[in-house]
Amino acid sequence: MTQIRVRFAPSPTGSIHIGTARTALFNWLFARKTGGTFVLRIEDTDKQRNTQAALEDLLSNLRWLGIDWDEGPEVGGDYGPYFQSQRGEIYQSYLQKLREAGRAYEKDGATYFKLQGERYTEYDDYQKAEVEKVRTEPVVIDDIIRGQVTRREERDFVIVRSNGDPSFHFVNVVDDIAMGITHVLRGEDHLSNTSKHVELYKAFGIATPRYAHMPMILKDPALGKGKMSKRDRGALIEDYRSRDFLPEAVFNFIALLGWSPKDDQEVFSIAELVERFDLKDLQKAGARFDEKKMAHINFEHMKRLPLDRYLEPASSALRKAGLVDDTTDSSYLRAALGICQQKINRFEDLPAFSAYFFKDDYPIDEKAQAKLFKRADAKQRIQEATQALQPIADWNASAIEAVLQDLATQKELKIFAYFPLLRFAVSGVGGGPDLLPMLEILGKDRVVARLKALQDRLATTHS
RNA sequence: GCCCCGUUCGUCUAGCCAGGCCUAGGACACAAGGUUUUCAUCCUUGCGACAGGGGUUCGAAUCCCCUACGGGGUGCCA
Repeated sequence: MTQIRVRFAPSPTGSIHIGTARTALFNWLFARKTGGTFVLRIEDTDKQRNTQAALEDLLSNLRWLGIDWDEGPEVGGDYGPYFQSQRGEIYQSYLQKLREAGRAYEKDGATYFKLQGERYTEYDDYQKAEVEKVRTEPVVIDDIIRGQVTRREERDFVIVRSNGDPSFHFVNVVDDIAMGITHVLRGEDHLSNTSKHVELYKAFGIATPRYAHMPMILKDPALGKGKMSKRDRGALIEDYRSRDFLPEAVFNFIALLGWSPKDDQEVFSIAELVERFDLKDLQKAGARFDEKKMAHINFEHMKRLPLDRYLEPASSALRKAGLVDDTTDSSYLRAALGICQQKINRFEDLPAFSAYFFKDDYPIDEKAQAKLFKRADAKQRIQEATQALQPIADWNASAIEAVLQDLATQKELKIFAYFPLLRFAVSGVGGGPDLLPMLEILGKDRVVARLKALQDRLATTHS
């Protein structure tokens, strides 16, 4: 068995798309699973659209996702250069081989690849013209996902444009040959054109790689038809990155689009994915992207994170919202986030969920306020609670609970008569983390001050 | 137009290759309850699909054919 070599060959234009990322990810997974080599090759032939900044974005987003490469930009390798713009001589020498074999010819300033077979002309309804066609032998594409796909090419095609640039089909095959690529895993949009590639391999007298054409990621039908494009919501990897999604969750979710482990497990670490991955388990049909499921997978990863690792993306989100900075007490931050971790399912929602831990002018939920203000005993209960809590010397959850319990017993009430009021007083909302630890972490000073502030507001409302 | 690929709950999917174990399983979403405080956690329950038609067979989601629908290709784009 020869060493497996796969490649990911993006063009570094703008941002990295979820479909592009998935191609990278499946190639990477396959290489890591089989002990093969993952090559990164940059298709930068379109000089105007390819900038250095775009390339750096691409590399950094790949790394963020957890994808590294064995050969390619910044790491080198024995099959370089890894930029198509630097491989002109290689393309020339392969073109020469084709010419010598009589398989290439010039026409209208461009170079065409010559198919073999009987020639005839026919009106082509798509071209709206008489065109020359060739009765070729059908070509069989041996596809790991789809089985044997038979197709025939019937028209000679351009391999070098009249401006001198070699075409995609040509450079793609030449590079794959020159780089010893054994398996080509790519999107289904390339399947029909694969017959061109097979014809090229035949002309060079070289065996084709194994192919695997993966299903497309389709857009939400509400947004239109067809495959997902860069403009669709949720389509860009850097979007998840800037919203503090966990890279391993994004990786996990994308892997689930078109692939399944065949049992009921859905949440995987990257190492588990490498372990479980098999090309044969790829789905044939297109998959539709679902943002809610993405969020769910993300939450599952968030919950499993040890607090130390949770802290970093969580503080990043809070920092962006201006709630914390370098002066924030780290043990306070840690404690506050510790009781939020299991409750909140997106880092981008964390600032709104936990603002009251970090500033005093947190927003007030009108509905929760209206509900509590309707209670006739609200003012009295708040007063009682404030008086009871104020003298506590050793401020902690169980002390608070004991005091409130005593108070409730004394007033012949349940302790929960005080809970919603206290929660609202200190946080401005009706929901959140468990109340007692929350009070402990906020500290006596904040709690008492906020209770008094609420009393004042109640006084004005009720008078 | 022609060619290629596909079609299981609203969505991601298991099952299909090796037909019976499928009154089709899981997850997301949604709905209703519950967790003696909480619209954001958690638990329980519910809702919900083999695209349609023929055929083969004792028996078909599974095999074959047709139709419909979806996707892709058909470019001196990649």
